[in-house]
Amino acid sequence: MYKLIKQENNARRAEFITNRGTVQTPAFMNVATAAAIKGAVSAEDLKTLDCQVMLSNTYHLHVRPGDELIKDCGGLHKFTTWDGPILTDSGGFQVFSLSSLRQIKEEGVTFASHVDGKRIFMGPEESMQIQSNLGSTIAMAFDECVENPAEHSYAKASCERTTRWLKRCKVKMAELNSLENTVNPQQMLFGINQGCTYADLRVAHMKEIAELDLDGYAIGGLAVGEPTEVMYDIIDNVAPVMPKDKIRYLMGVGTPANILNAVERGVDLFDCVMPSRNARHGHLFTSYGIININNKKYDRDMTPIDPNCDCPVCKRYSKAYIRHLLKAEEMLSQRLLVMHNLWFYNHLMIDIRNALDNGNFAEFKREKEIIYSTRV
RNA sequence: GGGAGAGUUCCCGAGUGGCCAAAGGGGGCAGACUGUAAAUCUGUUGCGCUUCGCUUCGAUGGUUCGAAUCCGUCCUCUCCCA
Repeated sequence: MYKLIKQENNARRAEFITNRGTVQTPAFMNVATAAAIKGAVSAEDLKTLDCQVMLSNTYHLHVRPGDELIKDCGGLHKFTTWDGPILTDSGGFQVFSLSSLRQIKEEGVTFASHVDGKRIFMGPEESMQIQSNLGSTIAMAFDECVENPAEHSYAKASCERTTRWLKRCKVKMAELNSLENTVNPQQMLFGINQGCTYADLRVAHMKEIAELDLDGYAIGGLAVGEPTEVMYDIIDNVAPVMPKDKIRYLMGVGTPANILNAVERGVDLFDCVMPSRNARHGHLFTSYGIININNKKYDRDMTPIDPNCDCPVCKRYSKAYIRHLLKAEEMLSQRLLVMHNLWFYNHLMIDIRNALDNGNFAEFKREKEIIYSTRV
């Protein structure tokens, strides 16, 4: 259930209520694709980092260790020990990211497993079955994330198929939720808007899926190579036709500036691998801009990554030490780096919510957008 | 003391007359990364006035139009014999 608390122009401050607790929005979900945050960050750590929602992946968990195994172990919550909301992505993104390893048909998609090459068939029903076995709080509809650029005719046909798939997802989920031994019988379903960079397709598709009365709506297929302005333009077009009383999720986005701009346009929920992946590569977000801790200039810098940061890493460790750990390929470097960046993202969202609560989001956005994007 | 082999750029290591400032790794430096096939990938790594010039393959002296590459001497290291 979505409860709007306050609105500033199109930006929304709300609560999203799940059977695993209430999510304060705008929120950023922390990505744990294979049921783990890469960089040796535990479910326990996520609490410390003020993470609200963990995100895992249907395709990856189906391949390894297997969704039935996870069901036998009591579901993803028991398995990982994370007791907050979990959103599972449907495998739709892997239709895009594993494009060289798959074939799309009306029934679904055949993948060659990236682990052992084994053929894997996944359609709407399979994706729902897997997500039901995982017992996530929120399941995503099985969609096709179309690559950019794509022909209008292809994008249109793909959109129409994604809608047909969505209807099948809804039917299957209702069936699964009503079964006796379902891990989470109150599993929610979010639909996903597609249409590549074509505003007409985006708007038409969004209107179509809005009628299905789902638990939430996502904008997918963005930040896959198109210019940032194009992404903002699509959100400008789509957000007005999204249900006002449902949570809005912009999938896979993005940079701090992307998030500020999307919140301004009415988006509530985000996820992105950027804070964790970039952290592992030494690219850090701070209150004064972006730094690369690999840089030689930090080799004797005994100050924290960000003196204004209250994260457990900045409270204790220096840039010089963390740089050494990274250069020496010590695992501890990944853990410290990822923890800092996730803290930054989760606290960016807290700051955004505070700004919305105080009615000064526009000012906050204007001030931070540039700083957070600047390399120093 | 006798015999065999080896010394290449920051390191390891390829190169046995011109296409060699010298393959490939590593290390260094820098960049990329947006629903994670990512502890990954890319660029760069002798100097300079950079479509060209200079210095460099243990040292030194030769051979040659031309040498990291062939020859002499020396130095250092490794292995075998005594």
